[in-house]
Amino acid sequence: MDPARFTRVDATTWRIEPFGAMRVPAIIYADEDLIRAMDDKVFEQVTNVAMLPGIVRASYAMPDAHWGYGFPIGGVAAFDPDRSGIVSAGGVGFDVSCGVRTMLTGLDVADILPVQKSLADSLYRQIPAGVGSTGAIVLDPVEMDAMLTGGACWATEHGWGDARDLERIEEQGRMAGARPECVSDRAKERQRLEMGTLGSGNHYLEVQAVAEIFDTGVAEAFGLRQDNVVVTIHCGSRGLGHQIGTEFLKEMVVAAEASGIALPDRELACAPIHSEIGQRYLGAMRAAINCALANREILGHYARRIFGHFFPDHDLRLLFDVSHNTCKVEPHVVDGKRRNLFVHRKGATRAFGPGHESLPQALRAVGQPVLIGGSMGTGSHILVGATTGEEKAFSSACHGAGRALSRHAALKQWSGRKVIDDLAAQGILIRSPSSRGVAEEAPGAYKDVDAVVMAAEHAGLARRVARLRPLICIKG
DNA sequence: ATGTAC
Repeated sequence: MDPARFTRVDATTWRIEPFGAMRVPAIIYADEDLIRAMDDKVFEQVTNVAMLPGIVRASYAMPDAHWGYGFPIGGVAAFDPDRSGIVSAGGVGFDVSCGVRTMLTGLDVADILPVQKSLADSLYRQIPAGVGSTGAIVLDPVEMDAMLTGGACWATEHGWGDARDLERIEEQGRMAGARPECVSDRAKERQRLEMGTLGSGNHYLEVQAVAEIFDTGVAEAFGLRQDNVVVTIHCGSRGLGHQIGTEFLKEMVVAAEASGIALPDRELACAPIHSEIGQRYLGAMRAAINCALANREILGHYARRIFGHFFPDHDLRLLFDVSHNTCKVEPHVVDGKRRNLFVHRKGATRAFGPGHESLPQALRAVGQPVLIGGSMGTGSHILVGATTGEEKAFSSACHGAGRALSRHAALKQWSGRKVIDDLAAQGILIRSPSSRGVAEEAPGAYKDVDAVVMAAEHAGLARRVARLRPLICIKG
């Protein structure tokens, strides 16, 4: 994008004053290089979102923003239910509650290296990955509804996980307000065999080493030291969330028209929060959040089991589990008044700063861990929420590196074999059922994650704590 | 992201 299209507020804040039907300004947080590399579609989409009813303060895009369905990926927008605010399935995304968890192993790189290959093979053998992958858990209708209501709590009650994890999961592992009866039979059928599976695309399980510490004090509070090994899992609500997204997007196009909402783009289909369909979507979406929370808890359990085999004296402790694709009701101060807003984060994480009441005691003084996945070769980052983030973007931050090339373009440039060999030469072991998927996820197809997190830090969204480099990646 | 289109 041409930087001249914006009012530049500071080095990492780019503002678009309302024009046309925009109700609020649009603000993109990024450095100049990231803005130049960003698709013009982000400008169009972030300003389109600013036209939706009930939006408050501004329509935001994070430094990793790119073109998405209707809303940009890396978009944050909050709506006030008492000012005709809307909820949008496209504002959450198809993979409802896709997210990341990082678990501490208590091990060092030196412990992993001698078994790196057999550990990679074990993880790959025992963790179902890939399109349409199914697992060992079969849900009957009663257990399906229990899972959709109970989330990670349901998983731990069934022995897949550890109850001590719960306080370090958003919503303490269980999203309230889920309504399984609002989830279609088809969505449930698709999920029947998919619990405890990784899925495909950019989903992964990685074994990572702490490569660099930026903030020793916070790293200490998070339990991270140089050369420590962690396990990070990135996945979501699988077929269930996708089916819910598909169905409600279609239904919301009709609903928006019926409510007299003028849509600048059909893909922004939405419904008033107070409408019947809006409430039904929220009930189904919250059920899908529980599905994703349960899924990550089960996958964490599998990782524990496999690590337990290699390292009987060590247990995996959850650092944090955070979603990237959600709509959450949160109190925020707007125009001097505390209001309950419906905050859509699509390809953006919650990033509560120190002192936030929803953080567990062990983390409250430091702030929320913000987990940012990079690509297979370039590593990931752990940040901490900053107090300034509240005013900047309703306490939100970027979620990853963000694609620089389309999947199609990546396929033309790389083969899966070459990507795997190049990374193996750097000591990074990739295991995946899909050679094509690996090519699509080639490190070169992603933006520079270091630049993205640097921009997020400069913009006051979150602060860097540690950089992680991959050792093993199980790719969907 | 996704039984990679119903």
